[in-house]
Amino acid sequence: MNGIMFYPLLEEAGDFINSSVRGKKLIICIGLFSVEYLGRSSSNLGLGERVLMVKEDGSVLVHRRVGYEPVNWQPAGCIIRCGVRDGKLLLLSERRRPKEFLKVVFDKVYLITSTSLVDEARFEIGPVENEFYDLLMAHPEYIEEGLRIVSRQKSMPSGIPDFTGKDSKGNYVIIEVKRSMAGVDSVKQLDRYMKSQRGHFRGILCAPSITKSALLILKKKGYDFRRLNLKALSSLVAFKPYEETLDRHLEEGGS
Amino acid sequence: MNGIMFYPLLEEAGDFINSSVRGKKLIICIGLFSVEYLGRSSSNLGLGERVLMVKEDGSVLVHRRVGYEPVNWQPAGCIIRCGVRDGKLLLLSERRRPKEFLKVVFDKVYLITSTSLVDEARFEIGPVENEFYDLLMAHPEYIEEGLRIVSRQKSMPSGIPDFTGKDSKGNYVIIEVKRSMAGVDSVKQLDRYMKSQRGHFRGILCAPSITKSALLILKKKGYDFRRLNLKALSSLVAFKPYEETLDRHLEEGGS
DNA sequence: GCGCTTAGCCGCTCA
DNA sequence: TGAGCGGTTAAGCGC
Repeated sequence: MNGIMFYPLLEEAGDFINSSVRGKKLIICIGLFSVEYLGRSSSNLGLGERVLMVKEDGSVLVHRRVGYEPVNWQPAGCIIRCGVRDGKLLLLSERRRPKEFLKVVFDKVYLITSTSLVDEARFEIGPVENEFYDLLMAHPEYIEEGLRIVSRQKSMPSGIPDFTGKDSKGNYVIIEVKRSMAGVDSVKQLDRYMKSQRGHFRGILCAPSITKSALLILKKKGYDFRRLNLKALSSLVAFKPYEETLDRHLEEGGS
Repeated sequence: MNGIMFYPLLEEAGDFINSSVRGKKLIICIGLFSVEYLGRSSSNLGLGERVLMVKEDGSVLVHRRVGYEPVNWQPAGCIIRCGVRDGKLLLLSERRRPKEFLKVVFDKVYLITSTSLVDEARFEIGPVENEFYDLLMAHPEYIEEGLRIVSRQKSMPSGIPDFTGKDSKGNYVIIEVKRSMAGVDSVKQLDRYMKSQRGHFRGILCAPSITKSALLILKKKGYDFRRLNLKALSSLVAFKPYEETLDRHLEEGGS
């Protein structure tokens, strides 16, 4: 049921949670509780005041006073069981694969609320991976003049390189693209692809920047680095009107 | 201020948020709003009912009906500004480095609450102290194949190493175990034990990881480092108690 | 501050 | 179902 309770008895809170879970509601609960986790790892969090969130898909979040990340959690798809035992309110969340358990033991519930959220909006995310590769696919000159893309995301025994192509001199090339600074593992990734090839190939690592150590290894292995101009690339996509809105509001400020 | 409001006017909600931010409270708000993000990437989420959480460290989370992950967020350290503009309640979160903005635009606020959570508990990850040593005692192969534990020092008073044992070649070994990354002083500790011994002993430092400088000294002194797989160790913890609790609960309890 | 490594990473895609 | 891989990864640590 949609609703809210303040300082409920633990039995009341338990009933509330169970009917909310059955009713596919989002539950938010502020209380005094401890948390145990057992699964791929294990953890123990003693008594303290925190926020518990349980969603209709079975995901569970335990948030402490600070920090972006939940201290304990369970991803979507878990089975929630709840009830009073030995004078404490117990909430158990079981994940099937991998087998994992989260146990929340309430001493006190200060506030508990459940709601049905109506939210049909589509989440639009800006120049994402795919869009980004579309651009490079359409404009290989941003990687190297005269380059022609032959394949994209082609599966190889050693993984999946972003592109294969042919350069202006007719050499076959393998291209690994990073949207942010390339590190040592980017080079390793490229190297894996290269090693699994027979015949002459050029290797190109393409990113806005590269760490010193990565560049060192790259050079030693005889591969090339191509600096990617993200700004120039973005200018190829349509301007996002909401950036304007945000800027305007930031200028005018709030308080 | 600690408190809660139902269906407040946007102005009231704005004031509430501002004083809560100043008072270092955790804010939870359920409402009808849209979200824009601009920074390393950009995103747009149209109008819908969601949960907003703002923590005292400036972290911001926007949660939709489903999913473990927040649809939008801002990590700790952001500056929160809030106020009414053009009949909407705006909440802006600004991150300095990298420069990122999150804008929440409320059409309606259904519920808003702020609390000061008292939570001093320490978060223990991995097997708890005793369990941890029990596990290693029972599974010395996690330290080294063929190792046999001879003695164990449970409590911490120094002067006595965590374990002594005999390796597969019949060498006596002194083992210093750390539950977290080993540092220079871990090596020093092992070294003290070693120096207090007469006769031939091998020294093993056993930890999930080790700092470079510590490894350097360790090698120079001729001791060995053994990487501890905490994850694998955790999985050795008996699942029985949990499953029992869960089963018992399912049979007798809640719903 | 930057660069590197890890994470109960999560979640997506595709063989 | 598993492997590979991106992410507004975040967060921690060494340098």
